[in-house]
Amino acid sequence: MLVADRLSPTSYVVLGTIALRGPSTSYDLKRAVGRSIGYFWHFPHAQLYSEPQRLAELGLLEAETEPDGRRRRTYRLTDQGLRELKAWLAEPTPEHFQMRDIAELKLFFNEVGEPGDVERLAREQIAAHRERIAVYEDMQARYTDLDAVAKRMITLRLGLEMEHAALRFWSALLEEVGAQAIPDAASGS
Amino acid sequence: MLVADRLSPTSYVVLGTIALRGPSTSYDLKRAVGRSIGYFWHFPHAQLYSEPQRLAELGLLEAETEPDGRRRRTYRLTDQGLRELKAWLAEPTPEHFQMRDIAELKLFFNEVGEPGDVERLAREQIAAHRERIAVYEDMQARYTDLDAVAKRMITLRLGLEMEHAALRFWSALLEEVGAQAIPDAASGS
DNA sequence: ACGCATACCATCTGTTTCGGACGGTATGGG
DNA sequence: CCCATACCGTCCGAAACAGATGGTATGCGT
Repeated sequence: MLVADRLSPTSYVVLGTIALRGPSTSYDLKRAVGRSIGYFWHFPHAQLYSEPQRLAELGLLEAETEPDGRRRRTYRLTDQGLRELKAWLAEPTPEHFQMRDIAELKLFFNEVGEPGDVERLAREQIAAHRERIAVYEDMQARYTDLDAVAKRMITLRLGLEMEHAALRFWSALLEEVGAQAIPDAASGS
Repeated sequence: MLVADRLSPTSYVVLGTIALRGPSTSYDLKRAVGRSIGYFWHFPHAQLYSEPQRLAELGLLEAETEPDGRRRRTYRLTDQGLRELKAWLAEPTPEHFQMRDIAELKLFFNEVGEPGDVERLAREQIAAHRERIAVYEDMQARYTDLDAVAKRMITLRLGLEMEHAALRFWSALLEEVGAQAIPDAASGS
């Protein structure tokens, strides 16, 4: 069986993050992921401790353990690890993205609820998306100048597009259900 | 402990679908979900067999088993089930939506790959999103006239907004990496 | 210099979700 | 009436998940 068959998206997050950052401990990964990928691909930190071990067993990472004290393990990419990562980057991506949006679920079932529910939902969503947009714009402002990370910022634009799309939708919906929109605090974005 | 604490999004998908469709078997749910919610909230059919049983134990559904043959169970909403569903619809929605997009992941790690990778990725994504947009528009065309389901079609608009946002992003990216966009085969559909 | 409080860091555990295999049941054509 | 085929429901091993737990460093007061 090919090694690649045993790899999940989680695996590539680990491989990729180490490729970008250099040798890292699980805790390093946890923080790095929390600041970047975590925004668009949720996952629990516990996997950042177990997954590198698996990858080390498969020969894609190389572990070095502190001899004493906390006995942290630092992982670095092996040649094979880099090869697998590059192969993945080069191969087709057949899956469509998946969304998990509780709000969308509630909207779908809105017939069952009370008339005011949708309006409340829309207002909440508008606020939430504005907030997230502000976060992204802030990140963008702070990091796009730094050459080292500029390339990684591209995904932020996708995130922003998505957020704006959602914001547009909920704003339009709010107007339809009969209220005027909240004044746009985040305009000009 | 409140019943609501034991309910997951999956639970509400089941409750909600039964509320909209009336009494249903697991297989009914499976098909109904596959045609609707499945597009924006993935989940495996096995849960549509186990989850209703749990909900029946909690008193939110009522099961009736065919006495012979396939012994299918038909579930119907109890008063309490309807109450829980409505309560959920009325309560705030604190979680932000989650995305899982392999393409976005690959894009984030693009520095590690070859120059051509991003272009290939973009082309694929453009094709995939156009295809999905066509599916949604087709559904919209077929169902918005039917009063019975018109209200449920609202979520389609959100789906379309998202798809268009993604399409815009990948198209812009493709131009930036130096190729002209593919002629728009799906326009006007 | 020592002990203690606090913040870091790593791992473990029980539970849910997941995807797919498997096996039973109906149906209609020969 | 039998068999092929399409339905339908359940089960299972593997992975993902959330959060608790416990060990390790750091620095502060004394």
